[in-house]
Amino acid sequence: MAIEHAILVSLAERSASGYDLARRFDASIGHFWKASHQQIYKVLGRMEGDGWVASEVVAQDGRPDKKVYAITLAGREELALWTSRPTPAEHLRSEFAVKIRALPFGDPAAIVQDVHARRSAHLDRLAYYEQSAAKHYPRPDQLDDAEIGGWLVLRGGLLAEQAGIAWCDEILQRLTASEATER
Amino acid sequence: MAIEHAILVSLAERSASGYDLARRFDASIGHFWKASHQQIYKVLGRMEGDGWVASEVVAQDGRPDKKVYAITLAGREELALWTSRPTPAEHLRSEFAVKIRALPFGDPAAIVQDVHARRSAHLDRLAYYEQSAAKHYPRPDQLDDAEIGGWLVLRGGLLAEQAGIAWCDEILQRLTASEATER
DNA sequence: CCTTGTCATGCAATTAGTTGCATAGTAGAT
DNA sequence: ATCTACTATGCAACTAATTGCATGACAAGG
Repeated sequence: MAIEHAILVSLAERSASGYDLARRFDASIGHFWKASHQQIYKVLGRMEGDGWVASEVVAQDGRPDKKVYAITLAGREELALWTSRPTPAEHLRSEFAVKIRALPFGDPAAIVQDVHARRSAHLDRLAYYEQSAAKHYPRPDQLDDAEIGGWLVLRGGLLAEQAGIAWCDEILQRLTASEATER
Repeated sequence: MAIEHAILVSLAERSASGYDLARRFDASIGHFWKASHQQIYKVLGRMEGDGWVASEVVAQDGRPDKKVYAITLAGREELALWTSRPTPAEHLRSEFAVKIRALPFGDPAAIVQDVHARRSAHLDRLAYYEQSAAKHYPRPDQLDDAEIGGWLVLRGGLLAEQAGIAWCDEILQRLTASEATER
């Protein structure tokens, strides 16, 4: 019970087709909640049955028809109700952390490579967030109510990426230090 | 294909029953990979079929028998092989972030409460990590190879919790500031 | 002309994970 | 006496999510 709410938020911000949503879940919202297009289409169907969203087929020229979904009043009510319920504790699921813990039983050189790859992925996302912040929120000290949520989520992403980079640096420092000693 | 590896790491560190593993997945390893006992028992059965682990029934007095699992040679090989494969990009799934983004469509007071709750959960885990670090790694500048993985994962947890607290503080600052203005 | 990429929607099969239930003995508290 | 909590293992039913496949039109590059 959560992808529904991510979709509701996205549709509350702006109506969209399943395809549009899939792209949003590849980018902005997708940095905090991933979903494949198959999953989105399936859940949209269920949500329409529940009356949370309504669809309208829109013909396009030079492109296939699309089904544009909009949030309904019932959908908005559900969304508000959801925000009023406490968020259940979320549990990380970090394969990377498990792999770091597996250091004594594995291939240190390969793991170091992995850390480098992860570090550069963090850097990429950090750059993306910074660009996104500069573009969409040029005046963070003067945000209106509609913008505050998006801004704060971006800030969270930024802080998380910075922490991730710091962790990678610490790992690399440890691992390359011991490597140097071994020689 | 990942809970298997978390179990393999845990068993490589020390043999254990399903029950023991479930408790580990409630604490140490569980901070980075959660698993219920039902799932653990199911996966252990499959892993035994694959020859990655072997079990032995141990009778106890005053307590039910237990099935102690140990990692096999094949299991160690699989574990090493896994560390040599690159880790697929992991995607967060933060219901909390979605809820923050839902701020303009929801109940701000309830969300503020949620942020407070999350902040104190972060503080609790931070305290746990700090205690754990002091207890198990009193000399972080003199770690041997077997300890390095556990230490680095703890460090990652610490950094993540600190970043989480900083985020909560930023959110609360924003939200309580706007609340003050409204009056 | 042919390939690759984008737009657009979806089904089917499988795997992963959650929820609920069942059993059974011991220990400690009320 | 009774209730709660801990140790210990597991099945069954369900829901969520992934993987693989299918279709079809248009646009751009080689």
